[in-house]
Amino acid sequence: MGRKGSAVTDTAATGRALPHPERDEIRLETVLHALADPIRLRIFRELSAGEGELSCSQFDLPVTKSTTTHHFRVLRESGVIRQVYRGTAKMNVLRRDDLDDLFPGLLDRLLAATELQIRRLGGGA
Amino acid sequence: MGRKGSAVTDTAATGRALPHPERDEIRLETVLHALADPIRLRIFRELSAGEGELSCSQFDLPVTKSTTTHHFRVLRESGVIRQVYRGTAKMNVLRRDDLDDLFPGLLDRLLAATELQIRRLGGGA
DNA sequence: CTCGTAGTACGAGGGTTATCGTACGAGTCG
DNA sequence: CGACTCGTACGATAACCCTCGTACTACGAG
Repeated sequence: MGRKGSAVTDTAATGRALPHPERDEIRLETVLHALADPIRLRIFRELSAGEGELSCSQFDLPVTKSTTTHHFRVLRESGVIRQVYRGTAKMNVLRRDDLDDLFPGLLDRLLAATELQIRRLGGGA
Repeated sequence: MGRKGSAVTDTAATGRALPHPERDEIRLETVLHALADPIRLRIFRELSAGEGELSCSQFDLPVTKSTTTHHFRVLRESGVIRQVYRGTAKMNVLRRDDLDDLFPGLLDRLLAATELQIRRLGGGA
């Protein structure tokens, strides 16, 4: 789904374009599904902790490169993050504005919940 | 998993017992996964709208009885709802207290988000 | 141009999930 | 007891998802 990639995408830094859902296309179930995975939840958390954009390679995840690609794509296609190519790197940012508009306060509560849970269970599994 | 059902369960009205996770066993990823399904999200919403307990059969879901059983079990095992047998019926309630304690404010934001989304996309798919 | 780095595409394996149908168990009411 | 209702258990199917490895493309640096 989405090989050619036209529609409404980004063409920021370098040429390549990436398909993102429009704000109105974002669905709660899809967002919840995206965040229901430990690795993606971790990406979500680290992404919101760091101020600016983070490249995929800056995350130290316990999976291979291809799996990493997969998870970032799920997050992008669900509307949780926005991805832009910058040279050979791919930068990631949370779509805070869109998500806060669609689901007011949800992101903050979700973030707080992850923090509390880590404090509760430790950073491990 | 959990055929005999001992551990810490309920034995409220009628004899049969149902396995529930302890409060400290509830994990955010699991809760998110449970709510990432349209049918379960709908159950979640209707359950929080109605004040008291609701039996499984009071929900008008577009799936068969066995599938309904499946979804309620996922919700129960993730810690989102509490189920108790009352005669031949099985009553369901949200575990508001536990969830609010573990993930403060999350439920309310989630509920609000579902309402907003319905207003945005209509009650349909 | 050549090499190295960042990330993708594709395909496959293994596990989980959603759905159903049918057969069954537990209570309630007559 | 017998019939009815509510819900379960079991088995089957098809779809999906996470994971990986390998081969590949896109840029940037020397």
